[in-house]
Amino acid sequence: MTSEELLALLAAIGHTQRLRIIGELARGRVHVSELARRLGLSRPLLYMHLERLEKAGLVAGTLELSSDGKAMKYIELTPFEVRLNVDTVLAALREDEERAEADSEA
Amino acid sequence: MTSEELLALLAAIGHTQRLRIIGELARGRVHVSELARRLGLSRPLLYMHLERLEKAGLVAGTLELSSDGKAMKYIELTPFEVRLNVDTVLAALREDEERAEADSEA
DNA sequence: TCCATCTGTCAGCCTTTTCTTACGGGTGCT
DNA sequence: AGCACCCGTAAGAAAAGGCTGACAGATGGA
Repeated sequence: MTSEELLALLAAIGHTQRLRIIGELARGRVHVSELARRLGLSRPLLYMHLERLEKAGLVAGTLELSSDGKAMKYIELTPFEVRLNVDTVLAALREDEERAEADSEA
Repeated sequence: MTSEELLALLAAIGHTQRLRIIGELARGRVHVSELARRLGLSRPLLYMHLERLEKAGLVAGTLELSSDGKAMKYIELTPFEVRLNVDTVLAALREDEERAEADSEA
């Protein structure tokens, strides 16, 4: 895990609304509009947060057609597990250097 | 751990410069000016980041007098270990609710 | 046709965070 | 006195992030 990936993860989780989103999604998959209603968020705002969560790999969305023919985007939580300590940070920084070296060789 | 505390921790770690600060401090305690030089940061900027890290409890500073009588502020890393997964998030959200109930009773 | 529901995006505002420049103070050595 | 080093803070610019409101397209049912 590079520091960039680690930062994306930390930034994704590190926000009140996104914490709430994760909390709600832990109860099961929901489609976007319903999720927005439950959390009291505007849909555009929710989209923004979901994009961030998706980029960090914490959440996945699938577009489905409901029985009455309407398009529904269902969001579900991706299991994640990161141990947050000094070693993790050092490992990320080290991996950055290794990538940099690999790039300069190429 | 409340969500507020969790967020403070995530925000504190979740920044490129602060990741580098942690990485450097992992090598041992350093005084502020020296740390700034090593990382190529301006001292005021470093102060800002250290303040954030300190509030989250990741770092501790002690003002000491060096042998030649100059004031030196040494910074050292505080060990930390947080497991970052869905359960941690749920636990934080749950603790928020418990606190809220406790407050409303009082 | 009109209404309710869903999807998605864009422009712009406001707040927070990050960063620089410029100060103030102190010590000891030449 | 002047210089090198240390401490600390304040003001303001710059950038990033969060949020709202308006819009466009699609479906199904009254």
